[in-house]
Amino acid sequence: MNKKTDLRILRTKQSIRKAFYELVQEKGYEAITVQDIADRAMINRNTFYLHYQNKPDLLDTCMNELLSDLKDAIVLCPISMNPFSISLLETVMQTVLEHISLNMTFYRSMLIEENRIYQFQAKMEKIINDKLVEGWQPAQENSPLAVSKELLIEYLGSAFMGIVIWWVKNDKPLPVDEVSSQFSRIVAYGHLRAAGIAVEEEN
Amino acid sequence: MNKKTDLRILRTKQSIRKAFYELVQEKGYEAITVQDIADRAMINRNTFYLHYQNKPDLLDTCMNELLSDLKDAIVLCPISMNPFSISLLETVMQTVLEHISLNMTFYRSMLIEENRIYQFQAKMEKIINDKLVEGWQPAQENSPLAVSKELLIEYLGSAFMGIVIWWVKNDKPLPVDEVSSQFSRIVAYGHLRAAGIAVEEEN
DNA sequence: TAAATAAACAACGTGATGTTCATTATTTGT
DNA sequence: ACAAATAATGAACATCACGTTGTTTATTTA
Repeated sequence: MNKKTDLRILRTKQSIRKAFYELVQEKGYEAITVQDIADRAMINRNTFYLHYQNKPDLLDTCMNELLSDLKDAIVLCPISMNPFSISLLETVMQTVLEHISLNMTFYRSMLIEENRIYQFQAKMEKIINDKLVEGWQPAQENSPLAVSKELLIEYLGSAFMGIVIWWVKNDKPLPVDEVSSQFSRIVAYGHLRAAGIAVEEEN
Repeated sequence: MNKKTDLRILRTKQSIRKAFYELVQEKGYEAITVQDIADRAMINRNTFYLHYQNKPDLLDTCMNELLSDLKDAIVLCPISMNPFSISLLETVMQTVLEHISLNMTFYRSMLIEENRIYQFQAKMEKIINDKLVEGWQPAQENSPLAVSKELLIEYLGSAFMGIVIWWVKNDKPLPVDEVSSQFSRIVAYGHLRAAGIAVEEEN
């Protein structure tokens, strides 16, 4: 029974987080001062420094907290072994978009506009990339079209995040399954066939 | 002969730019103070405010100056009409990578690490996307795999930038032509064939 | 060479940061 | 229920960078 944290600490921390989330959405991270947070949380400015080193520290804590939810959701996605990642990509995309839907206002303030926090995007992309690496399957080496694994992972991760951000920015212009399916089809079969343009085969 | 700008202005502006570029590479944009710039440029801090509103204003001016070079280079790339953008993508990628090679240290400090300036990336991506839209060709509408144009443009732009940044970050792990060719092949034919994995055809 | 103007110099008010310290209030464990 | 522990408050302080306002000096232009 030794390790029970003081109730005051829990209360204070919680109200700081809540105030911070609200303020980020209202005026954007950069414009926030520690005093703003203290006012909103109805605590003394000093008390803030009792719990967080500074504003970036608080931001980091909050981002990690929320992204760990996303990570947990993604980790559960099954890895399809052959062909690599077509259904994996589709499943992960669905999972991500659904998770975002549940926390839309927050994701918006993190990913969109000039107030956006690019660190968040970077952290998110890392989560995606890790999952892609996990689901990687070596190619036949003697294929004439073989490409570098690193290049391909980077390609997939960036394209993935691009679509996600586009989807958030445009307020869900397409349903989740539609985006997931279109995305995985472009990735798999190439944009020529995906876009309905005839492909002449190479020899 | 009325509109000749004072030599002092030209001198001062030039030394401010030079100092700024150096400092950005040395300690990163955020860590720089106006006083730093003034010291390095050997001018009074006041003089800085005679030419730029503030630090972000200077940053913006510098970014636009350097990206306009890139833009000019890209604009010259021919648009291949059919099939859409395969060779366009390859050509643009080559152009971009070559341009970056010529200004590597600067691009590094803009695109890589924690000191990176994400605004720059966004501006760059916009240039790419504009070119892609310009080279766009409508698909056959009744194709079973048809995807949204907006989604596809976003897809291409993000993937493009992802590869570029990956290439800069890893210090040119592959030659320019190799990257360009691999990238355009993934985009065109899909990552399955590009990675050398067998593709079973859809019905 | 005189008028125009850019740059330097000095000073000021502002606002946010992070820290210190004494005091008050609350919680915990016995 | 109470004493000890500790969290939160409030006030103060030094620091730093910002952006602005004058006045004076130096340079450039015509």
